Amino acid sequence: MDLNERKLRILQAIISDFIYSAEPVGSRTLSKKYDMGISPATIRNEMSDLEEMGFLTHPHTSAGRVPSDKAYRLYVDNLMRKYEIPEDEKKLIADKLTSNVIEMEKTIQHAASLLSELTNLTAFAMTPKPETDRIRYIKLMPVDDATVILMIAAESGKVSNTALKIAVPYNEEGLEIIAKAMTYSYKGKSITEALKLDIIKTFESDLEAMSRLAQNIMPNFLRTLERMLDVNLYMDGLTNIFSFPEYNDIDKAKVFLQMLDKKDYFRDILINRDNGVIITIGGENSDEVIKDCSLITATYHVDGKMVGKIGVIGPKRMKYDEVTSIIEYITENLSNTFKLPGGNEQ
Amino acid sequence: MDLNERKLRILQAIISDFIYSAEPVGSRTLSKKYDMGISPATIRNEMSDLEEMGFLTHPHTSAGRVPSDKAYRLYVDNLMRKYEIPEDEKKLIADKLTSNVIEMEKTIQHAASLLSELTNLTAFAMTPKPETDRIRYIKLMPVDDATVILMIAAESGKVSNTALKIAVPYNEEGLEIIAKAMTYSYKGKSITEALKLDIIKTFESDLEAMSRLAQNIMPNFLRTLERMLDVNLYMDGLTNIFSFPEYNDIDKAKVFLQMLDKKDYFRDILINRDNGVIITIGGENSDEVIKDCSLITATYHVDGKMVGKIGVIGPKRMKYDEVTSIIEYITENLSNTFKLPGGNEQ
DNA sequence: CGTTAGCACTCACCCACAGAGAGTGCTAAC
DNA sequence: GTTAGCACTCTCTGTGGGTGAGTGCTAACG
Repeated sequence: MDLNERKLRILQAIISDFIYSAEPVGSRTLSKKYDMGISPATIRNEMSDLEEMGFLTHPHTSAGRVPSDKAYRLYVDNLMRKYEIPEDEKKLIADKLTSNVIEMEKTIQHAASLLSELTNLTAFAMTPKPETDRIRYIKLMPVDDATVILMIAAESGKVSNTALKIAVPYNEEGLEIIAKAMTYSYKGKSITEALKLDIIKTFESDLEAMSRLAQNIMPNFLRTLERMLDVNLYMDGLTNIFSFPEYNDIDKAKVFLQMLDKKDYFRDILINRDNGVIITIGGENSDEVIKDCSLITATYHVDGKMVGKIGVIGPKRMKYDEVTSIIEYITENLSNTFKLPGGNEQ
Repeated sequence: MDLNERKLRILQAIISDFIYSAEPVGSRTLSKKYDMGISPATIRNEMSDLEEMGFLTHPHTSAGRVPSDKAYRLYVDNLMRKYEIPEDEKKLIADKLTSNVIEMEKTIQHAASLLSELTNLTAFAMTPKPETDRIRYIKLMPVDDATVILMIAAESGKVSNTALKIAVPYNEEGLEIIAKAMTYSYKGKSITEALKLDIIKTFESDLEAMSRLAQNIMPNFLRTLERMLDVNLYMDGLTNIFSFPEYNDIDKAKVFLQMLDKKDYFRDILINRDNGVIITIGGENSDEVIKDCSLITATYHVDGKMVGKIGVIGPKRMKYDEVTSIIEYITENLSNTFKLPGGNEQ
């Protein structure tokens, strides 16, 4: 049995119909609504074949057909047509993502919010894994008698700072010397390298006079540095899930929301995905809890290197064509925005 | 008709029972379970009185009684006994909130997470309104040919920074001069004052040679400054609502979650609440959407001045005694943690 | 006169059942 | 190969009786 032209047309019609209606689709509906020039009975025969081939399933004997994961996969890989994003949406995206060129975190949050708004799904965005980022310099600035701000700047422009409480007396010159020494030691090192370096010892002896002050600073330095490795995860449109009838079941909604509520868990799922636009449908997801969902992620670039992710999660029955187009468009815009030499902020 | 001893005892029993069971409580159950030495019939008479006085309601003719908002209010104000927090929970709170003395944002997030975990409700925490905070200094630090980091430090230790793209050539000295000039102009001003000041003009003429550079920096400065006024809102335990049977109704759960999803809306509700421990029950809330919920908020202090909020939201039927004790204990710990002269972080 | 037992009444909830509607699978005719 | 027809299946909806928890009233009790 092969997947001939007619079978494909029928399958496509079933998928499209189901994506919009969420109802199992029957042969009569199909023949009437899609005007394919063949009778319901013929369609039934073809459907039966398609079911045997694993593209359709049957919730129960006398219900219509529902596409299987395999069918969605075929649809996404071959049947789906390119969706043209309306000009006004394109404009909206471009506007929102370029207005504030360099505020990376804010821009990424905006991207997630936009994505959720345009697709009516739950969207998320993750800041880049900053593994390749390098330290540019370290500053120590006094606030008052007991408080000093430690600031670490990376080449990408990312900055991390902490206010420290210092238990010993100090003056501005002392801080400056330490900061310079630290910058000298760490400059150009990647963050992960820097975390491994054990230069505290040598450092302390080099600056005998300051050693007590330095002792106060170093542990905090490492912690602040560690925080630069943090990957932030933003979510938007969590409650969009309620607009899908398949989530009218309270238990399903609960499981879905609880899964997203455990941010660490979800972050891990995202981190482990490949780069580029990746669509995983239902059971293709390795994680049991999202086997009823489809997950679409795409990667954007910062300065051509560091890679962050953005995407949506929702029911398997989603408008794959529309959603992938929008995600692609948004990641393009993000990558452009974050291209360092570009961006002509006034 | 007055609220005699016996009526109070019955009311208290009804409230306690309903808080635990979520079921309307009837006269027979009450007389059996609480062993009050009077018959169901007598209890019925008293209940009828209590209903007339507005403390109880009737979902339908033949159901048990349910406490009204007025009853909860009476309970909270007079009947409720002090709840003793178990030592292990106290220890947990103290540990989690003092480990990392100065990272305010992180500590506040931890507080919300703890609160949600201990109460099994949806918890939130808001960073302080920084209105009274004052600018300490402004720094400009070069990253590369086109990027400069603008950093504004406030007296509280709060820091805001942005990476700027600069369209004109510059050198480190130029940046330093501008930063010094800016610091001179803004130092000691509150953030809101600073935002109102229109010193760009004078500033530009003062530094004729640098004016183009300054022009690049000032708009960003104002934006970065504005961001210092941002109040961050953290939430935790969003899906705890599902553990309450009254939210098994999908529509109720939906309304609840959608309300919290609109963070700006919820933040406004919180900002407008008074300081101290405030309990608002059901209809006492001015906002229609939360008239089925109770909201408990408390304020913590930073450096004795700036005031942030933390609290929980959940069904009217909540363990007010337990929850208020825990919130109070957490705010005490937070305030201690944020007391500037204290905290002996190594 | 407050308290209690008894009793009729009221609902919500559960369950079983019938009928409608949508859809299938099979068969036989075109 | 395609189609019409038909019996069959299964979900969904609405209905009606039974059950149980609870009330409100009345009359009796101490």
